[in-house]
Order: sequence, then structure tokens, then C-alpha cells
Amino acid sequence: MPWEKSFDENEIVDRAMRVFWSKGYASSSINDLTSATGINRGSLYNAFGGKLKLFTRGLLKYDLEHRRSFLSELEAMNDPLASFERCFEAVIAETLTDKEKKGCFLVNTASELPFHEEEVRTIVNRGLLEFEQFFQRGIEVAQARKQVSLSVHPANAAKALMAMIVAIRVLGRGVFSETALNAIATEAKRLLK
Amino acid sequence: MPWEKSFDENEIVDRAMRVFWSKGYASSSINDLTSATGINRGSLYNAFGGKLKLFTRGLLKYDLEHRRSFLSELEAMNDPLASFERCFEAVIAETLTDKEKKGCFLVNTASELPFHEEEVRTIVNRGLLEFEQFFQRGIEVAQARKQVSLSVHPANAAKALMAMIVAIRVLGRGVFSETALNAIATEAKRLLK
DNA sequence: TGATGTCTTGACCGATTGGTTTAAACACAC
DNA sequence: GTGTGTTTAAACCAATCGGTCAAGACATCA
Repeated sequence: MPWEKSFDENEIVDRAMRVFWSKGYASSSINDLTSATGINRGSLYNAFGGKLKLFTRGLLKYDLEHRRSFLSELEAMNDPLASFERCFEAVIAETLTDKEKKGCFLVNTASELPFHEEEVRTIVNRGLLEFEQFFQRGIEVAQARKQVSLSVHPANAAKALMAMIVAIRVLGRGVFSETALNAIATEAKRLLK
Repeated sequence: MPWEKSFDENEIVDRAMRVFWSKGYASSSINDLTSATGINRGSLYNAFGGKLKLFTRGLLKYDLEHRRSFLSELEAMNDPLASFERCFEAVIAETLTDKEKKGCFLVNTASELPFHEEEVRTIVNRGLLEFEQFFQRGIEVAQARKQVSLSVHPANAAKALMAMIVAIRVLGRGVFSETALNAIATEAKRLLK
């Protein structure tokens, strides 16, 4: 019978993800990927089918392990306003911590969306949509708990908060300083008054 | 004596700018540039010195003819709140009109800023800073005219408005629909209440 | 021990990358 | 016309691109 793969497929996807995350799809060469993952060129094609397939798998992994798990951690707080605050705090902290200034893989991909295949666009759109829905649900709950004025429009405000997060991730790659990023978060809070 | 160039240098920069604008620096090949501009490979290097030089000239041209002229048009209205409204309207309209979904050249460049040279980063930072200052000045004037509450923090709110614009340009490339983009603009207005 | 069938490896493919260089084409001053 | 100095076009460069493939390495089963 066959023969076990000599590498951990999940580990490979993870390392490839980091390459795509920091350099984007087009600027990541097969050589970048093989040297980052340690596996051979042919093995990469044999195991994953090619650059594009590996990219979408990496993006899916990011979506699952960063965006999705982050959101469920926040949901579990069961305190919308506090979770919003923590959300902005965490995003800004991650932005400042990362010396590579990779930003957010989903947002980076979103900003070059016209060049990507349907499957990639779907992943990005779903990820950002669920982020928006997290905000919207939270606002509605907070309103029911009388923590947020009923004059706030949940759907609109949620989109605006999403926009703030996206902007933090983009501007955090080199334009805005820590204080400027915090200013955005401060104003985000004012949207819920 | 010499010999006139057979092409309009300004026209070449303009066409090259459009290539870089829609595809980004790394994904624009010299072939893309020569076929878009019509001039030959060698001429391009002779006249501009290389891909990077041409990119920065294109970016500068964009900054001058789009960002800068747009801002002075808005300033000339001499009515901050109306100019803000028009600003968001115009950005959204441009986003929806452009079938290529090129977004904003400055914002696109900002979102891949870590890969660019100092000169490019400077252009982007200056452009976005002046955009922010436009908002801040407007808020301060509007406050002096009693059109905006003094409880609004001009510097912070200006950064937030900038963030909204950036997000519209990023999400407008394929994630958000027209109504969603308008929702952001609606919430931006609420920041000044 | 052999047969089986997958996995790994490194060479190889043509195409394209950014960039240089050489030689011809050209406009002007004389 | 002739000389001068610049611009042009196209050939050319090594390096790299994404992708394929044939041959050897290996674990399992008979």
C-alpha cells in the first residue's frame, strides 16, 4: 500500500499562509513557498495542486483560526459593549506588535479583491460579513439591555464599526501611529452613544 | 542639436499611472507599461530611469490631480459640513462608477506600504495626512460657526472620518454594496453630532 | 523477499521578469 | 551635404516565473 506523507500538511498550510499573508498572492513565488515550508517544489504541487489552491487553503485557515476564533471569543464574553472595546483593543495591539506589519490577511486580500477568483472573493466576503453581523447582533443586544440608545441604527452602525476595523488594519501598516489608531477606536465608541 | 522626444512625457506618466493604479506596483510588468503607453522599453528607461521612478512619478501625478485638486475643490466650498457630505458622495460615486474597481491609488499603495521605498511612503503619508487635516480644519471651522458641537474632538473625529474614507475605498473594491457604502457615510455624519 | 503504489526529488520546460546595450533613425547647426 | 548629439527600436541578458515530469526512495502488503 501507499506511503505516509513525510510532513504535516496542516503545518505546511500554516507556513504558506504566513508567506501569502505578508506578501500577498502575486508577490509570493513558489520559491518563497518551498523555502518557507521546507518541502520540495514537486511535493507542493502533488499535495496541494498548485499555488492558487494553497493560497485559498491558507486563507481559509486564517479565516478559521484568526477571524472566526476571535469572534467566538468575543461573543463568549456575552457583554457586547465590553467585547467591542476588547475587539478594537486587540486589533490595535496586534497591529502594533507585528513588526512585519502584515496587517490582516482578509483585509489585505479584500483590498486587491478584483484580481482574485470567485472562491477567494467568497471567503473574504463571508468573513467580513460575519464580522459585521457580530457588531450588529451586539448592538441589538446592547439596545435591549438599555446600554445603547435606540436611536442607533444597528445595521448601519455595524457597517461603520466594520469600516473602522478595516481602516485600522490598512492604516496600521505604516500610515497611522498608535495614538491615531486609538483615536479611531475612541470615535468608534462614540458611534454607539 | 538634439532631437525632440516623439511623445508627450506627461501623457506617458498618466497612462503608466493608470496601470500601476489598477494593478499595483509588483504586478505591473514593463510589458504592461510599454503596451499601455505605446513607447518602447528602451525609451521608457531612457526617459524615466526605470519602473520605480515611473511609479513614483505616477503616484505624485495622482496625488496632485486627484487627491489635491479634490481637496481644494472641497475647501473652496467654504462650507465644511456641505463639503464633507460632498466628499463622501463623490468618493462613493467614483467607487461605484469605476468598472475596473481600481479604488484609490493612494489607499491601494497604503495597504501595501511595507514593501515600498521611503519616497513612496512619504507621498502616501503626506497625502493622507493632508486629507485628515482637511477634515480637522473643517470641523474646527464648523464648531466656530456653531454647526458642530464643541463636544466633538476635532483631531480624533478627523482621523475617524479619514478612516471611513479609507474603508469605503477598500471595501468598495468588491466587498460592500452601494447601500453598505452609503451606510458608512451616514454614520460618518453622526460622528459630528 | 518481492511486488505494489505513493511520495519525494531535482532536473527541466517555455515564458516572462526587470534591465542593458548596440546600432540605426532622426533633427538640428553648420 | 556633413557633423553632432539625442532618441529610438529591437536584440539581448541573466534571473526568475509557475508548472511538469521521470526516476528514485520508501513503507506497506503478499
